[in-house]
Amino acid sequence: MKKAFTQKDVAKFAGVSQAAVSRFVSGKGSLSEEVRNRILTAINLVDYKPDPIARNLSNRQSDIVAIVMANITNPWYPVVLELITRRLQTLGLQVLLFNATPPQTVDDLMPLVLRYRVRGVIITTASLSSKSAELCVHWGVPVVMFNRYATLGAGYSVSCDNIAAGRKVADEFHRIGAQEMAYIGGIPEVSNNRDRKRGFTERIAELRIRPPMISEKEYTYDWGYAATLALFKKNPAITAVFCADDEIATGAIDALRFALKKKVPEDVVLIGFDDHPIASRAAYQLTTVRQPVEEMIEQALDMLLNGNGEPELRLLEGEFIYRSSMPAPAA
Amino acid sequence: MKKAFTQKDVAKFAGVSQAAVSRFVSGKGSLSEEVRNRILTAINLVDYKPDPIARNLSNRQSDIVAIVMANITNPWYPVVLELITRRLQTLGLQVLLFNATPPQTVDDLMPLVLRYRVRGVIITTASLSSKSAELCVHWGVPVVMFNRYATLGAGYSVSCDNIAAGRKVADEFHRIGAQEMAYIGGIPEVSNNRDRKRGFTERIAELRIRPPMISEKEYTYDWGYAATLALFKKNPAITAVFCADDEIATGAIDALRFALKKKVPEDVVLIGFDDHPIASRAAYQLTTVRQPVEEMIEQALDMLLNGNGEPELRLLEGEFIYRSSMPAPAA
DNA sequence: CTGTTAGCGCGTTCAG
DNA sequence: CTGAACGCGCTAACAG
Repeated sequence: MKKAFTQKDVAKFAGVSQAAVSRFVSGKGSLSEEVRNRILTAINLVDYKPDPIARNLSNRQSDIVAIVMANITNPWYPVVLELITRRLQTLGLQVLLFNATPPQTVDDLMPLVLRYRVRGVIITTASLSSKSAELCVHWGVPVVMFNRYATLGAGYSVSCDNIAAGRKVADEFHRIGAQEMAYIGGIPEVSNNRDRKRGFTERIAELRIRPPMISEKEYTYDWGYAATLALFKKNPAITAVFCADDEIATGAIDALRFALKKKVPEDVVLIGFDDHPIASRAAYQLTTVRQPVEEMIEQALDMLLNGNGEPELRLLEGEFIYRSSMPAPAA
Repeated sequence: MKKAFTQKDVAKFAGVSQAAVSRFVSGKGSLSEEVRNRILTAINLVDYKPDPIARNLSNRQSDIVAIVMANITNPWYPVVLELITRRLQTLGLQVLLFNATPPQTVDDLMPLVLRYRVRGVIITTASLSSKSAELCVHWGVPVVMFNRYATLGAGYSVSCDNIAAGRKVADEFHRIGAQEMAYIGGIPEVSNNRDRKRGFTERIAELRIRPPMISEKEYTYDWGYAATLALFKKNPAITAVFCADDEIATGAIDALRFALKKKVPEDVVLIGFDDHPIASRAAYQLTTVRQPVEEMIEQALDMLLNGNGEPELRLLEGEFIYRSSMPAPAA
C-alpha cells in the first residue's frame, strides 16, 4: 500500500525542482548536463515511473485508445483484437475495451467512452450514427471504423474492397460453371455485407447468370446453418454459395454435410470471407477471401494517430485463399 | 474540441460551492433539499458528467480493472472476455486489456499495469511469479488468477476442480471398457494442465488400467493435431483420448478423421475441456467438461472487489456435456 | 448543512 | 538554464 515515488521525490533526491524533472522525462525544454545526470541517477535510485493518470489530467490527452466491439466471440475478432493491442502496446498505448452488448449500442456507449479522454476510438461494431459522430468531433476525438464504414461520411474508415471481392467470387463460381447460386449474408445494414452482396450480384447480372437467392441476418455459425437449410429447401439445385463471413460459411458447410448429406465441394462449393482461424481446419478447408488484417490495422492506427481530421475511407484488397471448399483453377 | 463542463461550472450555475457539487455526485455528506435541487437542475442544464480520470487521481483508486491475457485467439477466452467486460460494465467498471504476447510475460507487464492505478487485475495467463505477487501486495492491488492458480499461494484464484474432472474422465473411459488411453495436455507448468492430468492418471492407476500415454505442450488446435499423429504412430491401439482443452481436442478429432482415417467415436472416443463455441458444432460434436464460466467470473469479481486480502482459491465443479465424441451412458 | 482549503502527480507558463 | 507558481477536475478534511 505504499505510495509511488513522484517527480517531487525525484526532485528532492536530485536537489532540483520538480519542473526540471518534468522537463527531463518529457524531453521538452533544456537541461544542463549536470542537472540531467543528477536527475537520471535519482530516477534510477527510486525507480521512478511517470503516472499516466496524472499526466492525462494535466495534458487533456491520454495514452489509451478505446475499442468498441460487439462480436468478440466471432473468431475473426480476437485476431483483430490481439493484433491491435499488440501494436498499440509497442506504441506505448493501452486498450480500453468496451463491449457493445445488445441492447447496448455504440450510441449508448459513446458518451461513456468519451469521458475517459481517450486518444481515439476504434469501432468494429455498427457504424457511427450522426449523433455519435458529432459527439466525437465535438470533443476532438478521432474515430476509425474498422471493417465497415459510415454512410454519412464522418470519421475514418478502413475496410476491405468488398465490392471487388464479391465480383471476384461471382467470377470464380462462373468459372466452374455454376448456375444456381446463393448468398448468405450477415447483418443487412452493415456496409461490408451490403458491398459483398452488391459486388456478387452485380457481377452475376453482368455474366447473365440467374440471380442468386439471398438470405441475410447475422454473422454467426448458427445463422449460416439455418439459412442453408432454408435455402436448400426452397431450391435444392443450388451448387454454389457465397457466405458473407467464415462463421456463416462453416455453419453452411456443416448444414450441407451433416443435415443435407451433400458433399463439399463435389455437390456444392462455398466461399467465405475473413480467413479466420477455423476456416483452415481440416474439418472445413474453406476457400475464402482473406482480409489483410495487419495492413488494415496499420492504416487504422495511422489515421487515428496522424489523421488530419478529414473523413477518409481506405480500401484494401482482399486475398483469395483457395482450399478445398472451392478448388483453385488448374495452373 | 470544447471543454467539458466541470463541477466548478455546475457550482457556478447553481450558485453553490464546488464542494457541494462533489458531495452531490458522490452521495456522501449531506445537502439541504434546496441546494440539492439547484444542483440537480444545473447538472441537467449543462449535462455534467464526472471525469473519471480526475476522480482517480484524487482517489488513488480507479474504476478500471486490468485483464492480462495471452490466449485471446483460443475461442474459449473471447467468451470469458465477453462475459467479464459485460459484467464489469454493469458495475460501472471498465476493462483495460493487456496482451502478454510472447516473449512478453506477465512479469514484464505487471509494472506497467500497476501504473494505471487499476482497481484490480485479472490474469488468465500463466500465474503470478513471486516477484509480481509482491509488487501487487506492495501497491495494494488485488489480483485474481482465472482458470489457474498460483503455486506460491499468493493472490486470489478461481478454477475448475480439474482433479475431480480428470478422475471422472477416467471413469467414463473405464465405463466403456477402454484399455489404451492417452492424455494430450497443454502447457506443462500450468496448474490446470497439471491437475487434469493428475486426476486422470491417478484414477486410471486406481482402476488398474494401463497408464495412459502422455504428451503435452500447448493449448492449440495445431498441437492437438500433431500430438495425435505422433501418439498413434507409437501406439495405434489407443481408443480413448482425454484432451486438456477443446482446442486440442478438435485438433485431435481432425487428425483422427482426416489423417488417420479413424472414426470418432466408433474407433476412438475423445473428451475435451471448456465447452468452447466450436466444440458443439456439427463437425465436432465434442463431449467435454464445461467450465462454469459465469459462476467463475462471479466468484472472481467477488474476490477482487470484496476480498479481504487473504489468498484464496475457489474451486468450482465442471459439468459433463455429452455429445457424440464420447456417448453418454444409456439412461 | 456549507464553503474554504489543501492536495492527487504532472505539464506549463513566467520570471529570474 | 532553472525554479516558483498555477491549473487539470475531483475528493476530503476542516472550520464555520
